[in-house]
Amino acid sequence: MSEDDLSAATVFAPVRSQTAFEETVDRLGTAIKLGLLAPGARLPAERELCTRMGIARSTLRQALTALSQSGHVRATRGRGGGTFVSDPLPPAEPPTREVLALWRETCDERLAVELGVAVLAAERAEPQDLEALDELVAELEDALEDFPAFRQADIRLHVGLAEATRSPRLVRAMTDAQGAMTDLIAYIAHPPEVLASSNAQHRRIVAAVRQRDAPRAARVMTEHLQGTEHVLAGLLPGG
Amino acid sequence: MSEDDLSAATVFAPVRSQTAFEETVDRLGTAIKLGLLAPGARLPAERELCTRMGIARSTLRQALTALSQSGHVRATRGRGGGTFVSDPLPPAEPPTREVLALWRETCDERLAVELGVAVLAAERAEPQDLEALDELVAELEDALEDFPAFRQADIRLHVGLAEATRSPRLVRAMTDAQGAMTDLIAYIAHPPEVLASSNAQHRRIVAAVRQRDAPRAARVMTEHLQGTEHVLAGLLPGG
DNA sequence: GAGCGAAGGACGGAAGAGCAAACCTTTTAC
DNA sequence: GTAAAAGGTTTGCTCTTCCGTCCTTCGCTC
Repeated sequence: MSEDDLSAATVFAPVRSQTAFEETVDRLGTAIKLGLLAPGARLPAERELCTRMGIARSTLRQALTALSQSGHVRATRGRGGGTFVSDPLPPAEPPTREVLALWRETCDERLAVELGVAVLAAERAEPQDLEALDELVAELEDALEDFPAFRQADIRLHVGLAEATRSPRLVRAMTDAQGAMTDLIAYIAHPPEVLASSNAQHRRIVAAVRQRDAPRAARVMTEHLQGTEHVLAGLLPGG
Repeated sequence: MSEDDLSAATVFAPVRSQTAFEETVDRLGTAIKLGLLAPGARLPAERELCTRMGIARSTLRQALTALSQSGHVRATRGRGGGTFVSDPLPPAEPPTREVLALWRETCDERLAVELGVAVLAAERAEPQDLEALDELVAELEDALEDFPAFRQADIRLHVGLAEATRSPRLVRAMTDAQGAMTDLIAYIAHPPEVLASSNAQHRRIVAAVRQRDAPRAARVMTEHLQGTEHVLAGLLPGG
């Protein structure tokens, strides 16, 4: 039976134990690449940050050293110094073969997160959340000609929806999903017309959330994501 | 700004580095508790299993020893021996305080997974998937008076939906979510009427999947899950 | 009934990750 | 000019994991 095969394959699949070092690089690196930590922003002091993240300072420093060598942060010493997000950021790297091979699963996972977020945001969003989302839609409208800027605001919109659910795990899931998507779409051309229609969907999603219309939010979100997916399917192997 | 607070809190939140030993106990233990590995079933031989799971045999043995001491598996030596899932299984343990404190986030995560699965299953389910799901619905119908049996088949139905998406990551996400939910609902009384209405929703979900009606599958699934959630909200703190 | 082979069970050393607690160096605010 | 606040460095310990080897059990085959 194919059921047993897939179940067993999943249960007995390799255990990938990510080290604290790797997870830290990932977390901070993704936050920087997504713009959650803006260029020029200062990170908390090492002694504070390692406490917050529940790791030893030496482990944190390994991660910061790696991010420093890849050009994502730079550190200055002395009083008033600190670790700062680089400005400008280094250029993004092309996706690895492994990332490309799993792009469909990445999209599937994102679909789940975004749908759940859309439904729960529609149930729970407060007025101030909606205001923030409105602003982001407007900001996106002004960035149709500038893909990097558009993508930044796009991420903040999607993460903003996740924040409106008040569920930290969904915020984490959303940032992870967006990080994975960024790796995929960084190198794909996006003409202004596509971005305009994408933002029209944003507008409809926010409207549905405002009206507490969860099914509609979910439906529009599905369309929104399948737009991206169709573009990828045309460009990537296994599409 | 609450946005910055939640984003930063998420980015700088504690890094949880689960050891290979812990992850293995979790994986196998969850699979056993969910019935994915049926009582009496034989696990692959240690020398094979540690290869499949990408860990050292000594690490796997630590995990198996733990599961043996908790009564979930028992091992027999000699040719024709092996490690077997206990029959009957030990009684479930009551949820920890930590699990109870996070029950809402657990439900949120499950909602996301189940919604994504419902939508993708509606796009991708093949005839043999639908047959298997039909059988499970029938099986559930016969188990309305026996909650443990009902719950077992319920899990297999939801995991079966995930399998119909052909996305290993979603299968994993589903088993994790179901494992977390099982910890929550094991001790809650479920009268046959509730189970009957729950299974009526199953029927509607499978029907929507068969008709490739993703939005309807998502809508019914949302109702289905919110049933559970309302029950929990009435019984647990912070509801 | 002797022995082969497949299974679990046990031990010991090597390597690496992570932690903790110091101490050093640079810079600037006061 | 000095103290404080930051990054940078060093050292040693603990725990996890890995790898290889050997032991023990016991059913199947000859």
